[in-house]
Amino acid sequence: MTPVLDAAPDLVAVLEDLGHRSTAPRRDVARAIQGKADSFTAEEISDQLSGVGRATVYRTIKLLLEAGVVCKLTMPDGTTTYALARIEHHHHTICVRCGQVGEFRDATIERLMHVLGNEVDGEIVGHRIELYVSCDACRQASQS
Amino acid sequence: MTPVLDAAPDLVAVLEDLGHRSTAPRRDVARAIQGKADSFTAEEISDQLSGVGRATVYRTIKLLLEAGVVCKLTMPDGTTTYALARIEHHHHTICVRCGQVGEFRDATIERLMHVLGNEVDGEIVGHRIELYVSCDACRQASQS
DNA sequence: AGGCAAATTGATACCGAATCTCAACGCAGT
DNA sequence: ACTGCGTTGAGATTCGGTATCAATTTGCCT
Repeated sequence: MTPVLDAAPDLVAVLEDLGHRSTAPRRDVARAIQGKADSFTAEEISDQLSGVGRATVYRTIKLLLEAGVVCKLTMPDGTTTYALARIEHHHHTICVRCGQVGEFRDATIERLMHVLGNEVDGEIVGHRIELYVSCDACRQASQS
Repeated sequence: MTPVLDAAPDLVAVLEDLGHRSTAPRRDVARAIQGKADSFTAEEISDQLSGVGRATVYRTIKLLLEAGVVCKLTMPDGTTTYALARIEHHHHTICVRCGQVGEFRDATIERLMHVLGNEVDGEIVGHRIELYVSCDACRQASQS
């Protein structure tokens, strides 16, 4: 549960460090994402940045995904959202009411994978784990 | 790991028991799915049943999902597949090479959820867990 | 500074998966 | 059989995302 990084990295810098050109649309998208506390959709970013084309938004998000600083999440209904990755090798909790995203890094899960590795047919090559929660704020808000 | 049900239920009967009409297209889809040993896509069923409309295939699958006898899976690339549910309260292993689906029911996961419940913000209301594997058959086949 | 190749952009077309529409059809209870 | 309503299926539509491609911008080089 100990965060590896407390603050999100500078997304603009991340892209530059990867050798990508620093363009105005790219910086706009990066900064917009950086301002997101919780999960967001590509469309949301696109709407917010009317001056930037849809394709560029998707392209930039893809770059950030490859850089590992943004994560792709799947909501219970199957829709895709994204979130800033603040810590490494983590999993997410997603509030199904407000979309608030929490991250946790839990060695138990890594151990679990090892245990399961002996029980299943074949070799585990990857996993997808997402926890859907009703966050404290939402639960308090609905107690009226 | 102990299977709760060894054989898949009769899908046609399941639909009837839920009060849905027993129609020829519906029975065709149900039987086609019943014949699937591993994961399958909606399109695959639709192609296989040229006499049945796409919409009906999707509609019938949705009914079977609601009945809990078919599960919706997400492959690593995000594509959706389905699989017969042979045991209850289970998770899947999906071979990323051949699509073979394994089911396992593991109390460890239930326990893990309880443990995590104390660590995360809010109350866990659901989870998504999928294990991607390279199954024994595929690994042997590629050892040449 | 000026120029140039390569990377990037964005309007638009396109894509695959899934859902909606709606007139025609067929199942089931009387 | 009759009839009501659940069901069907062709096609249109939506949705999220990607490909195309000419026009633009960037980084680098001199």
